[in-house]
Amino acid sequence: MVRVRFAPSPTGFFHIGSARTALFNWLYAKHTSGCFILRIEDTDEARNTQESLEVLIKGLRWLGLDWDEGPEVGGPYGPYFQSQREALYEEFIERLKQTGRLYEQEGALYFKVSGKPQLIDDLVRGPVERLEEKDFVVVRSNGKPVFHFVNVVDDITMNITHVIRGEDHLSNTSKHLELFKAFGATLPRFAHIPLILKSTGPGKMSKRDEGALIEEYTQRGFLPEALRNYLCLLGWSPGQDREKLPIETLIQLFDLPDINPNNAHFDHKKLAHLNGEYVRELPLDAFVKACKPALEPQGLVCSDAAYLREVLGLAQEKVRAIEEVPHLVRPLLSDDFIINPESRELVFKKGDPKARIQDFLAYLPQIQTFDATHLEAALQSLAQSKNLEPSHFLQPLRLALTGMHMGLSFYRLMALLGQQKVQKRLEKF
RNA sequence: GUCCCCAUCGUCUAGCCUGGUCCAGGACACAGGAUUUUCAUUCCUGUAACACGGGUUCGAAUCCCGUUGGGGACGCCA
Repeated sequence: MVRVRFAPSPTGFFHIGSARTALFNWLYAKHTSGCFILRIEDTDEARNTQESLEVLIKGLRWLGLDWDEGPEVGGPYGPYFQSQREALYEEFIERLKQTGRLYEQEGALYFKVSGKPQLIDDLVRGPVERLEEKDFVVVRSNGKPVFHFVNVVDDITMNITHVIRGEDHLSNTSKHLELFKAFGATLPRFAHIPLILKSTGPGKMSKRDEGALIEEYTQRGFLPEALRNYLCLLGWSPGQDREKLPIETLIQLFDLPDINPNNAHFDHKKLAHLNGEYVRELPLDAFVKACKPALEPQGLVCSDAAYLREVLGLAQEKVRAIEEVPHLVRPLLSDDFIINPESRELVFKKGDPKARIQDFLAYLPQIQTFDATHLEAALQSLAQSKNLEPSHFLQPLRLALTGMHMGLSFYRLMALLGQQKVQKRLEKF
């Protein structure tokens, strides 16, 4: 039975790299029908708050990474907070004392290293040998055990079979191996996954980089399926030129040895593209639901659900992100929109927009049915009668009706707006 | 500085383990074109890579060594 864990420490934010580590652990657990454990490493009392924990839990839930054991769900190997496992750590310190590998210096307990090179049989990188040269602290002078120690004790007592974590821990692993062996514990398999590097510039992605935090994607209305799918592609490939796949397929295909050992730069554009694909193929009702949190803070509400549905249906074909929707549909949900100065300049640069709008207003009574098909035909014949192209009318009308020089499918937009509003806005322009 | 990891188009990657089918495939981005009488979407086309140097071999992107470059770790943080 495969048992993997994601062991974040609550810091107040959820880093994209941590999310990817969680995802790979989760994928592997699902792939092997194993157990995915969430363990909270909250020994750094200063940073640990309830809010910090919430950020983590919300982020994981949002990404759909449910855990089999851990906070809120419990499990037979609990507690799942390191802050609640102190008795256990004391017990293991005693065991270590008995091996004679512990000594005190300046109030801290040091662990005496073996002096032998430690062989990490890494599932991603193959065999890696590293010698831990210096004895290291396991219990601080204030009595608190350090990360390396508690991490290993928890992995032993939780029966973790595979440790899947970032490559930044690879050099720590020799310490961990020494500890595992000192306890006579069965070694877990290790899989050190590549790091996510900044899109531009040197180094790994830090919390200050754009797109580094899961919270940002939640707020901006990214679809979790899209982000999750993108993250799968960073350091791993489903092969056969496939990229966008349902999560069930991803789970089936995923395996540790197939993880690419080299670091990957984060590519915002590729994520945006993938998100666009997911957005556009969302069932309309789901799209409407996804849009509402973006619409409402901007005062864009609509009591007519059927109308809203049609409006958003128009928008869905156009956008690659939910965050683009409010601006696009504003003129259809509210009379309170501004004429974009740049669009105005662009439209006024060619032809005589005001005259075209007057032409159209004069023609308006002749349009019997105010729907997309008839409007298109109407514009055609109007243009013909004036010896002009329909495009001469299109942009001025769009500008007057929406304030933009581009946007939603025009005739359908006009039909949705209705004759009255169209007339009013054109007269006012 | 010491130790560890990594190295295919600008970016993510397939191929590497089990050398020949690869003058290296896909995707994003970029450029051009078609469609949409506008923009977006969609479709087509194009530009573009095996870091370098040595081996091994009849043959190397694939195996070995070195160089260079990138990344990470070196805390009484996690």
